[in-house]
Amino acid sequence: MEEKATKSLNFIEEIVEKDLESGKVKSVVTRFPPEPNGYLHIGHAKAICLDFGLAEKYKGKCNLRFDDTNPVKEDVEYIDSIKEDIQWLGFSWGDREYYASDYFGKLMDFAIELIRRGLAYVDDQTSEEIAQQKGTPTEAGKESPFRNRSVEENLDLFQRMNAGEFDEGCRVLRAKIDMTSSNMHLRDPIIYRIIKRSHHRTGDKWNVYPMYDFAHGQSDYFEGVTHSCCTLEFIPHRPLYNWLVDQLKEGEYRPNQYEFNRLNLTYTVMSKRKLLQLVEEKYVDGWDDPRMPTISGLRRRGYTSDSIRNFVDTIGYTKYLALNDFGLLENAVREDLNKTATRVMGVLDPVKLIITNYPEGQVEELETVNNPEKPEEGSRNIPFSRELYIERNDFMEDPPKKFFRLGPGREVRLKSAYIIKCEDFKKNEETGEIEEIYCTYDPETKSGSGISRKVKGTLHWVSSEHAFDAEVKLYDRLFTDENPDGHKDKSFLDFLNTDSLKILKGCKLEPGLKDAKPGDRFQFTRLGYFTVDKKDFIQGKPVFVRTVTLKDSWAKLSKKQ
RNA sequence: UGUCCGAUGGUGUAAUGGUAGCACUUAUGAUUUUGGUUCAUACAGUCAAGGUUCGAAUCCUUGUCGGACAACCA
Repeated sequence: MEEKATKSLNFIEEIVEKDLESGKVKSVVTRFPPEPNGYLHIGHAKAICLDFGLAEKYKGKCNLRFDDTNPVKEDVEYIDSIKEDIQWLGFSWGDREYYASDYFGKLMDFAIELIRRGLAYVDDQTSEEIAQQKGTPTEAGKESPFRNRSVEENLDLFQRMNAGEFDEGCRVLRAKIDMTSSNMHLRDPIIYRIIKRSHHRTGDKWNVYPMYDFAHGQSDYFEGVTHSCCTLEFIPHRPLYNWLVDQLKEGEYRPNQYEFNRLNLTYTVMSKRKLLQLVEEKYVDGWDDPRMPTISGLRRRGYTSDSIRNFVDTIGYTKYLALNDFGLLENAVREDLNKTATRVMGVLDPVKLIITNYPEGQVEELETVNNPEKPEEGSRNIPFSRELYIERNDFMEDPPKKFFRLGPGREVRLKSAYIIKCEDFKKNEETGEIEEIYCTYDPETKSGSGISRKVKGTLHWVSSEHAFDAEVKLYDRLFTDENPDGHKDKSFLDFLNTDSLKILKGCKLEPGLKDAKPGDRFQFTRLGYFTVDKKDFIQGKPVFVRTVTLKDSWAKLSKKQ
């Protein structure tokens, strides 16, 4: 029997296993808590894989909980996209779709209880005054003049805040903790503020809304969450999280917060605010633009959910900052698509090639393998004729030694067809453009005939009469800098790649591709992986999006020279 | 001049006091009707200095460097 190499655990899995073994928790409950104020990006995918993955691995549960405590920023339109993305990644929250707003009543009760215990007070100051008293990371804060109001007055004021008697910004409810704490979050944090805005779920029921810190840990507690995972920047919030849970909890049970490093990728930005800016200022074509690092963008680009999950799996979870190479993600999708994508032929930059000794009007159906990695997927026929298209850069008038393609007097194989020899070509003397290439073919060397000889190169091609014209979109990275966010004096927008989308028209594709459907994925032989764009799809007129190129050692070689 | 978190090849991660390993990248070669895939080989790392120990990437001390924290955002 073969022993399976056990993959080492990440530090959170270790904690979970320890807690399970010691009996500290009976079963794992996690939660994924998106704020419905934007689309999910691949950084969220990392969190989703952890939260849902933990539940899956240890046979626990993961709740989906929308963190909807701020009606100013949030919108229902985002809720559907978030759910779609999680499902597409292959995870399920069952019937546990929750909202922080489900707990507004309980949170209000808890706030009132804190006031009664003298642990919360209403502050009448402006946000500027409060900010000033807050101190700085190196200087202690000062106590608010309203800090020691009577319980009765606090109760009355808070109730009137919620009744709508005061304008936004006039008063807040603060927890009474410690203005001299070295942790800024413990300096009497604001826990409720007045917002007179309709909430997508609770309508106009409330005039006050809890802050994140006052909602998150308590929601975890209400749901019986055991392991509450978030990113590193919440480390300083943990003492507040614990303080609040301590005030709230009745028995032994408590949720615990653990922090892991967020995902950063080279050549992109990952903050929702910046992604929103790219969308609103129309630098991209929407949240699902194939250049965006959003889940919907990657999906439209042709990424598979498996490739994203594999990628997340390889980058891991640690406690220190990382900037992951975008190439790693590309590698993950190549690895997946190499196994699954049907090989087809398409010529993106066509030049006509005429086989002078091939009978005019003759058409042959040639057999070609669908996927050499999966022989069980069989083969199909493609038409071959006297006039073909090949890729313009597969011909050179005066090729260097290491160019294994077509040039005067040179022989190459046409994939799944014949060996051809270049006899002549026609060049436009004014523009220098090659207009036609003339070849002869060797009928003996038909693919599969068993008769062949060594030729250096194999080219892809399509029959000109049978090809259909299509539009192909080539996307490149959105930014020219590895870390567009990492410059003090410059905005990430200064590094926008102005050449990140090329639209090719009149590409010549093999006839079967005419029926391709949105979401179909192919490998265009020798070029890369392509998918059919979902957006504005018209039956019979598919537009192809390049997911990623194939690795290209020739491009590397020729660049070096 | 605060508090907290962290530091392992170019990048991302393992090793939980006992042989520093893996993936990607890079380089070279083999196979190949995709300059793809696959396979083989090579390059390359424990932030620094002390200490504890038979033995330290791991524990302790000090330093260095990086990051987070001063929204009525999450």
